[in-house]
Amino acid sequence: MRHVTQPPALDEAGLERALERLRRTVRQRGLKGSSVRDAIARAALLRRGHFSVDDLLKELRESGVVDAHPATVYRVLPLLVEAGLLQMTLVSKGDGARYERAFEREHHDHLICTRCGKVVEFEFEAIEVLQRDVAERFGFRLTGHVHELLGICKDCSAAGVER
Amino acid sequence: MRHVTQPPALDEAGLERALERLRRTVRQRGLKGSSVRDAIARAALLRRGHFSVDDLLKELRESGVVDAHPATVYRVLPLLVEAGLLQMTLVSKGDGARYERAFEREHHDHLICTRCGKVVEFEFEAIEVLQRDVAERFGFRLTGHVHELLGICKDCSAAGVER
DNA sequence: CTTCCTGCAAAGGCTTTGCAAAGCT
DNA sequence: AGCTTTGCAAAGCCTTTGCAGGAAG
Repeated sequence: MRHVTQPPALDEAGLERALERLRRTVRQRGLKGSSVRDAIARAALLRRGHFSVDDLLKELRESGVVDAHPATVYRVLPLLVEAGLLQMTLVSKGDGARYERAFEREHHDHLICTRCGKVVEFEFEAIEVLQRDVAERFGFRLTGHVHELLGICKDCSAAGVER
Repeated sequence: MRHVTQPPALDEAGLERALERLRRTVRQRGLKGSSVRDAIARAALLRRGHFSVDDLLKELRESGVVDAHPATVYRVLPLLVEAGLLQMTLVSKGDGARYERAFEREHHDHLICTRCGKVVEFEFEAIEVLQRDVAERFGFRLTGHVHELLGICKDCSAAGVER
């Protein structure tokens, strides 16, 4: 089991590899290139950590690169996921989709403090192995998983008298 | 690892125990009793399998027991979760909350076919142990988890040529 | 020139909230 | 009596969709 730390931001070369991968997906699906889509991809890929659609919209607006419309971002994000650039995350929070970079980033799951919102990322191969065992046992080809551990962190336990 | 099968519906005695537990929670929180709430709890507890808020509303309406208003159901369900009668489930589906009975039902996680929607419930103590290890390692007191395995079931693999 | 992409506005679906009347204790 | 619960309607949020003009291949 390992604590997974925030990876460094994707460098220029990594960004280029990511966009190349996006171009491949776009080609495969018979779509067309677009500078707005690329700009959204860039902004999303440069993000460190988790972000909501709104975070991304704000950033795009404030950075002045493009003032992408929400509808456009909502249309682009699923494609970035399909291309393997992003993945949805923190699903258990509910309110609103959150994403994080998946490209050139190691797989990990999340441990979340439901009191203060702190998120610890960890990687535990032993669990992954058992997940594959489950899928195999029931004749499924495993394509993904949602695995979020919910609890109360040490700080909140110390602080909170309630409960 | 075990395949967890649909449990039998809660019998009358079980229902009574569940409602007693609800009354306790209600008392502890300084709330008041309510027949509408009890009727909602009854309907939810008698459900076999997963259900959406809308499923429950329809059932309440059609059964003629009470024609509970959606807002009321939305207010009552979190209380039933807090009381340990229900739990949220199939979070990864996104669109709309789903629940299932948790009271007098063994813990289990879900393996979901993203093509046909089939859901297999399984219990795997080894995974639970590892989850506890993760929480301990990071100083969290574990209170719950979301664990859903996503894949393609055997039938869909056989049927589908695409991807 | 055909097809896709974008912005815009509107609609959609689920859920929450403010309020007044009704229900508990 | 004093507080909670309920139904109702309205609003809130996030997200999707239809359309027309612009961009890409």
